[in-house]
Formats: sequence, structure tokens, C-alpha cells
Amino acid sequence: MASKPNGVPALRMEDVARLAGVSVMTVSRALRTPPAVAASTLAKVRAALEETGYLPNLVASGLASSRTQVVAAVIPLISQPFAPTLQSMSDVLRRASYQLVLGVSHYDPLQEEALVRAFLSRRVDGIALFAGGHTPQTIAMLEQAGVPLVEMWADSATEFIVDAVSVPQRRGAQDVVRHLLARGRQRIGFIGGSTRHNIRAQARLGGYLDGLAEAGLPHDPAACEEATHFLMEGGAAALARLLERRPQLDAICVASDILAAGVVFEAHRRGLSVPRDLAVAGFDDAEIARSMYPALTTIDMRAEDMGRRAAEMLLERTSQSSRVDLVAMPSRMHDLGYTLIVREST
Amino acid sequence: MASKPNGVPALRMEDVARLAGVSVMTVSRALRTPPAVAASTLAKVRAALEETGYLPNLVASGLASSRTQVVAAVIPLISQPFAPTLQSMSDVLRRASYQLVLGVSHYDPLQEEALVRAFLSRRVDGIALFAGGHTPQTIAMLEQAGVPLVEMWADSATEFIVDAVSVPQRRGAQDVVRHLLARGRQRIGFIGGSTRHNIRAQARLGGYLDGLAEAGLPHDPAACEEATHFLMEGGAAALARLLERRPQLDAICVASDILAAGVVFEAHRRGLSVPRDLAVAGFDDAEIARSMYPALTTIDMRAEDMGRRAAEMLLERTSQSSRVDLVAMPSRMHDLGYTLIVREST
DNA sequence: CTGAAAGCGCTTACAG
DNA sequence: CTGAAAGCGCTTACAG
Repeated sequence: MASKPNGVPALRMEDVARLAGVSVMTVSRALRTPPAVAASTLAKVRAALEETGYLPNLVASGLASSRTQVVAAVIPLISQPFAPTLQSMSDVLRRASYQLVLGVSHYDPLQEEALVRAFLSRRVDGIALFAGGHTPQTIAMLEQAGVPLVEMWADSATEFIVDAVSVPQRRGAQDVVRHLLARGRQRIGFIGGSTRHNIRAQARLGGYLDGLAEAGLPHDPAACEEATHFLMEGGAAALARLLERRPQLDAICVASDILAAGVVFEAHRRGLSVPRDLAVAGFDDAEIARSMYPALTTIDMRAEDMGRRAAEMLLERTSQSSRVDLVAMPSRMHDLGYTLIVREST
Repeated sequence: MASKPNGVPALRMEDVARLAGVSVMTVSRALRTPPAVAASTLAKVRAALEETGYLPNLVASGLASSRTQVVAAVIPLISQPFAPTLQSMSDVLRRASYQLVLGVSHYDPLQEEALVRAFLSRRVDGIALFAGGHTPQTIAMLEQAGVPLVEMWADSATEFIVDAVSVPQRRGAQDVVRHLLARGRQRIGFIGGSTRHNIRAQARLGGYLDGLAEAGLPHDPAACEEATHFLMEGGAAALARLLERRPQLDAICVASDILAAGVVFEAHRRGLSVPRDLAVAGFDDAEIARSMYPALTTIDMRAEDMGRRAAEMLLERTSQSSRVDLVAMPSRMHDLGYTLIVREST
């Protein structure tokens, strides 16, 4: 079975035990709870470990202990602004001896469902999802599995399953509009991602509309445009469509920095100066927001805190037991707040 | 053990078998090799599967079969230009019923070693690494484990362990210099990443020097700068340092599009027009290269083909047996070539 | 502090 | 086409 063509099998704990002159249980203890082993025994085991270069079989230990020490995260896209969230999540988990595995859903509830199914089959000890847009089957599987679960990037008004980390995105978008109005802009357009299956896109559009309403400005549907995909090109193309209908806009509230960067590039391509001719504000405080010229005014979404807090919430659940009752459990929502960062683009 | 607080244990194959009135072996076969089961039996099993919502325990099956159906990739950074590689890798692997798991090394050989150790402990069926910069321990572990292995993003002249997918990056950088010279530029600077532990950075710097030498131009070390990190800000800061020493440069050959974007932003910030005052060429054909204004001249590194081919090479090895002899095995290098893409920035 | 026994939930290999 | 037995390499739970 697990043998090379030339017949050398993989090392087992038993090989280490024989070399150290102890039982496998003692090797197992030396690896997991060293203080529970006599110092002299520990030294013998460690010497044998060193000599053989033994690597524990975590598949076997996962089966025996019903704990895989793996946590899964399903993200919509493998790109900014999610990288800092994953980084901090991974850091917190690693310190607790958990490994983070990733799945990418492309904003597709069915792909998310397939990923959740695969992760549950691998018996991960916890799952982090992005809030909203789950299929009923996904939720049913999670409840049946009783796996610790946290949702991230929720809006503070969002529905969620048990635990969530949120940011008041709707209010954030409203603050962007207030800021643009305070800068003297009156004809403010909006570019966002598809609101289908995406509560973040919905919340941001909602905040834009709140901001207009608060100022007594009418909602002009023709001044709103949906980007076809979350790439800079998507933002550029959306601005082109928008300006064709409403060439007199003097500001754009954009629901993502990636899209906003594309908006700025397209404005430059058309000879418009940002912010003189067109003010552009983004969302997320992604890397490009502070790096590009002009630097983007944006909403800091606490991406790093989001990952840290999500990981901590998961760890609290996993420490309780390997299976939890998602339905009966009191749910928790941790709201992180946000900050409007004013830079050169507005 | 694997039971909820309220006492409901996780479903096992045995539960499905009992409901379907067959043995666990028949359920196992129905799941993995349906044609080996009689149609009427299959129907009964499938009904039971459906009714229970059973999810196979892949941890147990991994232990029993010595195959986890998981392939690991260790990447330097979770960002462009690696996303398309991971995407195509993941697609090819999924079609073959393998799952891709990711590790991020931050260009640190010790972190790579820790990741490889973790993946080997989880008994992944294959590992994809970025070529170069491995510790001796990493290589020793891989050889002892006998795990199928492929290295990506090698330069065609690079050393590698067994299998590799490469692009002639050195020649690519040389072509960039030729292109800049053909555009009439004479004072061409260079900005790259740290060449420490990074054969890609080394190859690209080498190509730049080849290009100068070919044209009979002297190598001016003060016209070369190393970015401190692979972010746009790193490219911007590097240009600032470079122009302080050599303000008369009329072109910059940059070893990465991300850095090149930062270079363009910094040029704009200083009131320099790109390409009129300063031509800027990147490398990788990352998303931002075609999206930004001005769009970047760059080298298409076949990022997508790289992932596809790497996955295929791994699958060929895993199909042979679960353990392979990396030392005795004939190694294979697949070179993908590259394309110079001329856009607005030069 | 240490170890022998049983078991985790599957698959392999074999028998019928 | 189907199933009973053995085993994958660990950990749990218990005994000493």
C-alpha cells in the first residue's frame, strides 16, 4: 500500500517507538503532551524522532481523535481586499495549531455549496463563510454536521446563521455620500457589483440611496451602474456606460476600491482630472487605494480585524466540543465599525 | 466521540447500508465505482444516500486507501500574478477529483519548509512549489516522503528537483530591454524584487544586464534598485530612490507589473508623463497591466498554462503510485515560452 | 508515568 | 455482483 516502488514504506509511530524502546502511546504522548512524559523517556523519543525524520500521519490522528485541526474559509474571490482577512485568520489559527484551507466561490451559491460539502467531507473543525447568499442545502448541511461556523463581512443589519463578524457597510456608504456632498458635489453617481447573492453590494447601494435621501436629492436610476465583474476593467467599463447616460456627473461613489481604480483609469483615459472634474470614492481600503495616484478616498473595512475576530470566534466554538448545535446555539454578532479615509481622489 | 452535545452522532456508511439493506462494501462501491454495482442495488443505495444526506468521511477513506485526493501548492504571495495559475491548477485537479490546498511562504524558505512539513503530515498526494530557494531539509523531506512534486515559475536555465514548468524569464527581460532601446531609450534603469531566495528575480535582473551588454551599454549599478516588498508602494519607493541618484533615466525595466504600477503612480506624482518622460515596462501580465492607464508593456508569463501544466504533471505521477522515487526518477522540464506585449507605457 | 486493548470509518484483498 | 475479514496509523479510555 503506502510503499515506494522500491518497497520502502512510510515511517509509522511504531518504528519510532521500537527505536526508542518505548510503546507507541509514549511516542504519541511525547508528540502531543510532552510534560506528561518522563524527561529521560522524552529524550529517548526525541532522539528517535530526530534520527528517523518521522512525520506524524495527521490523517490517522484525525480519524482517531475526530479532530482534523483544519479550518476552512470560503471566499468569493482570491484577491484584494480579502488577503489581509485571510492573513490574520491564518495567523490566529496557526498559533492554536490549526491550519487554514481555502475555497473560492466566485460569488456563486452553488459553488459555495460544493465547497462546503467537500470541506464537511474532510471533517474540518470549523468553517468561515462570507455572509449571505447561501443555498438552503448549504445551511441544512452545516446544521446537520454541527460544525462551528462564522460568517464574515456581514452588514450590521444582515441575517446570519449563528456567529458573524460585521461592519456597518450601509452606514459607511452613506458617509461617503455625505463626504462628497460636503465637498460640494451635487451630481453623484454610483457603481457597484451585482447585488445578486451579494448582501455587501446590496448594503452599499442602500447606503448610497440613504445618503441621497438624507440630502433631499432624488434617486436617479440612470446614475447607477452595475459592474459585470470585480476587476478594474469592470469598473472602467461601468464608468463608460454611466457617462454615456449621465455625462454631467461630478462624483462617483464606487462600492469597491478595485472597481474605483478602474473608474479613475477610465476617467484619465477620457481626459478627465480626478478629483477636479470627477471625484471618485472607493470602498474596502484595499492595497491599491493607498498606492495609486491619486490615492483613493475609501472606507476602511477592518479587513484584518475581521479575520482575527472570525478565527477567535471559531476557536471558542471548537474548544467546546467537536460538534455543536447550530440551531439551538445563542448566536453572536461582533460589529467592528469602520473608518472613512479621505485621500486625494475626492 | 464524534457526537453532538445532544447525542446525535455523525452518519456513517453503516447507517446508509442498514437503511438500504446492503453491506457497507456495497455502499462504498456505489459511491466510488457505480458501474460495479447492480442497477437495482444502486437505486436502493442512492435512495438511502439521499434520505440521510450522508457525507462520506474522507479522513477515514484517506487513511484506508493511502490517498487523500488532495494536492498542495506553496506560493510566495497570495496575489497577482499567481491567481490565474492557481485557478487553472484548481480546475484541472477538480476534474480529476483532487482538491487544491494552499500555503503562503512569503518568499521565506523556512516558512516553505514548515508548510511542506505540514502538507506531508497531512499526506497530500502531490505538491507544487515555486522553483528555487528551498532549504536542504525541505528537499530531504520531499525525497523521503516520495511525494509527486512539481516546481513552477522556473527559468529555463534553473535547477530543479524532478519536474518543472518554466518560462525563459531571463530572455524575456532581455527582450524588454531590446524593445526599450528600439523605442529610442538610452538610459534604462531597473527595479526588481529581492534576488535573495528568488530565482525569478535573479533571472529577470540577469536578462536586463544581458540586454545592456548586447547593446554595448555599460552596467551602472546605481541605475538598479531593489524594492523592499512586492507591493505597488514598494515600486513607488524604489523609483523615488532611483531618481534621486539617476534623475536623467528615460526608461525603467521593472521585474513585476505590481511594482511597475507603483512606478507609474510615483512618476505621475512627480509630474512625469509616462511614457513621454519615462517609459515603464513590467513583467507577468498581471490584471493591472492591461487595466491601468497607461496600460503596461509587459511579458506574458503564461500564468494560466503554468498552473494547468503543473497540475497535469502531478496527476501523471500520482496515477503511477502513491509514492514515487524522486531521486531515481527521470526529471522533466516543460518550457512554456513567453510573449512581449507592447502597450501604452513604453 | 507507561502500556495493552479497542476503536475511529473507511478500503483493500479475497472468497464466493 | 456482493460481503466478511483484516487493516490503514493513529488516539481514547482504562488499568496498573
